[in-house]
Amino acid sequence: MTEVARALLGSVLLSTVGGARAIVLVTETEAYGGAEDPASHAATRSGVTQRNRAMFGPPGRAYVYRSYGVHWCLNVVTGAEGAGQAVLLRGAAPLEGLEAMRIRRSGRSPLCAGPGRLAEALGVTDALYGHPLGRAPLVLLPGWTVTEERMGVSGRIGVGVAAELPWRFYVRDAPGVSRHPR
DNA sequence: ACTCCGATTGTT
DNA sequence: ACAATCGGAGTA
Repeated sequence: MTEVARALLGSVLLSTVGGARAIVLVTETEAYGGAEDPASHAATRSGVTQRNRAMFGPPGRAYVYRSYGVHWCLNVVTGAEGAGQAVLLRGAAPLEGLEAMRIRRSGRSPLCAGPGRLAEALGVTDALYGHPLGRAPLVLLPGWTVTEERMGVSGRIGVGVAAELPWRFYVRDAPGVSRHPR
């Protein structure tokens, strides 16, 4: 379950949303389970809903949700169809297209540290809900392998339940990590 | 129909 | 510390 969240560290995300080109290196991820994970949007309450239906779809697609009614956040669906598992992309290091990202972020910094900031920098909105991440305008590519040595692990951030599960992963000493564990 | 509240961020 | 801002989920 957390294998994909680990493997996604070091991967490359290419956005050509709106014609602007931006490339980032994923440095922070967080795993969310299906019905059995109380912190997940796929937690068994009402099963599949309008919001979480992409989580139960085929893997490799985008699950985008509105956070606090204000920000968009981007997940990669990781489980088999019907499993409801996804990995939240929480932070990244800007590689290319810095200017496009600065414009989308209205000059604020950091550019990509934090799920809301990352999505905003890449131009991700609900228009990309369910988008297959194998093709434009949002492509996820294999990048670098992050060794255990360089990988940090902590509990999940911001969740009210099951926060103690060590399902957050990040690259030590890398830019784009939203917040370090105490 | 009405309430509560969150996988966050930016400002006070 | 607190506001912004809105849809999902529970209750009625």
